[in-house]
Parts: sequence; structure tokens; C-alpha cells
Amino acid sequence: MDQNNINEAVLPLENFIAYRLNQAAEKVSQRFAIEYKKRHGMTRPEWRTLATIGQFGNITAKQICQHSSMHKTKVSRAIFTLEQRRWLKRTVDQNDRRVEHLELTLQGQKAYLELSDVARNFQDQIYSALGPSNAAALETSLEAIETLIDPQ
Amino acid sequence: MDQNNINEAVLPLENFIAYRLNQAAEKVSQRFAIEYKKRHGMTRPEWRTLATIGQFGNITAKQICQHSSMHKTKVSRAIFTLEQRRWLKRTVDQNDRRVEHLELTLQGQKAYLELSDVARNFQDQIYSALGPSNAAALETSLEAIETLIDPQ
DNA sequence: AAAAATTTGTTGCATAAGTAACGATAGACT
DNA sequence: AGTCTATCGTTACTTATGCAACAAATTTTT
Repeated sequence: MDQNNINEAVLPLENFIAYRLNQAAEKVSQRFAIEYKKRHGMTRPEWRTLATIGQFGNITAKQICQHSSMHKTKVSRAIFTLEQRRWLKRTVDQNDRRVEHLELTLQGQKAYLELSDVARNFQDQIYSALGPSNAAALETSLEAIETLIDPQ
Repeated sequence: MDQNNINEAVLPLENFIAYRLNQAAEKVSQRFAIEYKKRHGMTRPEWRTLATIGQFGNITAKQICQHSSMHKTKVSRAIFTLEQRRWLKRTVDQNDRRVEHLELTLQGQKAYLELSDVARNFQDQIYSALGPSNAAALETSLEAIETLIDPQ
């Protein structure tokens, strides 16, 4: 399987930043996904929704979308599933009845705290596997990309 | 919208490495996806397949899977579409007739070189927007994660 | 050499995701 | 008040994805 060197202007996929970031993100995410999948049969949108509500305590679907960058249909469906599971409750806003305020039930909080703990351990493992210098480089470059992507 | 500080063990989503990597990857990829989408109506699996064949010149579906980390059904369908578009041709291996060798047609090569060029410019823009020091940090940390994920 | 197991690539089916349209509500404009 | 526009969240429809089963070819085992 020879490299095609007809044209030296070529950019191998494995050197392409979009591809490399995707690979890294996907592999890391999947490794964590195993946790919430095996523990609660959750999907990624469900975990992110749970995490966002858990983090803010009281929040609306729209705010979850903004904070987690998920599509509103994803969030809507995740909320539905979490509600079925009795992990959250909705309260209609009395000043604007289009809006629903979401809060975790005790069960929901329990699951959130448990998974949050797993997430922190997972992250600690990654950082210590990387070592302090690589971890610092990762932090620096992620911040730089975040600023690039989302300039305040 | 107050932070929920009942429990200090909580890990905010925006500090979670899996989430941050995904955001970065998704945003960067989508910005590049605009290019191949608007130019040729291509999908991401199609672009990756085109890029992989273009890079190796002559390759099989299985090898594309291995090199690009895409699921074999994704690759199979991308090959089908690229073939319809007359961007690649298949040749059955004479020693093992399960295997098909894939090569780009002239049209396929043209599209590949064009998009490869766009990709390089895109990448150059990102690196220069990041600046040399952040770009170096990104390179370092991506390599570190790649080693972690895929230890040879 | 026949049977069993493996490999390559495709396809049927079920699930996930996004677009666009929607109902319900609220706000702005005349 | 009445109309027009915008917003919040849901849903119908279409497309994308992945698993599992598959056919065809090859390799291994007996």
C-alpha cells in the first residue's frame, strides 16, 4: 500500500486537524460513554442534559441548548426520556407559560452525583496518564481553540 | 440561573475533557464540512473515503476502515456514492475475489486535489489564528492523546 | 476432499439525528 | 381589540448510523 506521491500538495488525513480532533474526541467520549451506558442505559444527549440540569439546579430546555450546544430536538427528547425515568420534573413558568423549568428529582440527583464522580475520576485518569506537561498543553490548546471558535 | 453549589464534587460540563474535545472537534469539522458540502454535496464519510483513497492511490474498503477508523457500513456506502458519481473505480482482486481494489478516476482525483488544497488552507488558517505557541501545544497534546488512545 | 470457520463487503432492520412545520403563548404594531 | 411577528418546546418526516445477518470467497481443520 504505497503512498501516492504524484502530488506533494496532498494532506494526509492523519495530519488533518479536523480529523485528528474528531478521533481524539470520539475515542475519549466513547470510553466514558461505556460508563453511563452500562450503568443506566443512557445516551450521550441524556447524559449531557442530566449533567447540565444537575449543574444549574433549575434551568429551561432553551438554556440547556445554549449551554451544551445541543440541538433543541435532541434536548427535547432527552428531557422526555429523563422525565419518564422520573429523574426530572417540569414546572411551567407562571409568567410565560411557554417556558418550563426543569429540576432533578432525588433519584436524578443521585444519578447525577454518581456519574459526575465517575467523570471526575475518568478525567483524573486521563490527566495522570498524559502527565503534567502534556495535560498543560492540552489545557492551553483547548482554551485557544475555544476562544477561536466562540470568541466571547 | 445560579450554579448549584450544594455539592462541590460536581464537574461542570464545560470543564469535562470529553465534552470539550467534542465541542472543539465538532465546531472545527463543521466549518470544514461547509466546504465539501457546498462544493460537491458530500458527507463526512464520503470526504474521508475520498481523502483516504486519494492519499494511498490504490486501497481496499477494509484498509480504508482501518486507516480512517470508520465503520465498514459507512465506508461501504461512501464507496457506493463515490462510484455513482464516477469518482472511483473498483477492480476485483484476481488472487482473492472477495477483495476490491479502489482507485480514483480523473474526476475523483481532481475533486480530491481541490479539497485537499482547501483542507491545507483551512489548517493553515487555524494554525496561524492560534499562533505558534498554541499550535505547538495543540500538536503536543494531540500526539499525547493519540498515543494514549492507540498505543501503537 | 468435505466440513467448519474466517474474511470481505453488502444489506435489512432498528435507532438516532436534523429539518421544517407545528401548536401554544407572548409581545409588538396599527 | 386585532393583526402580525417572534419565541418555546414538540413532532412528523427524512436522512444517517450501526448492529446483525448475509452471500460469496477463502482458509483451516478433520
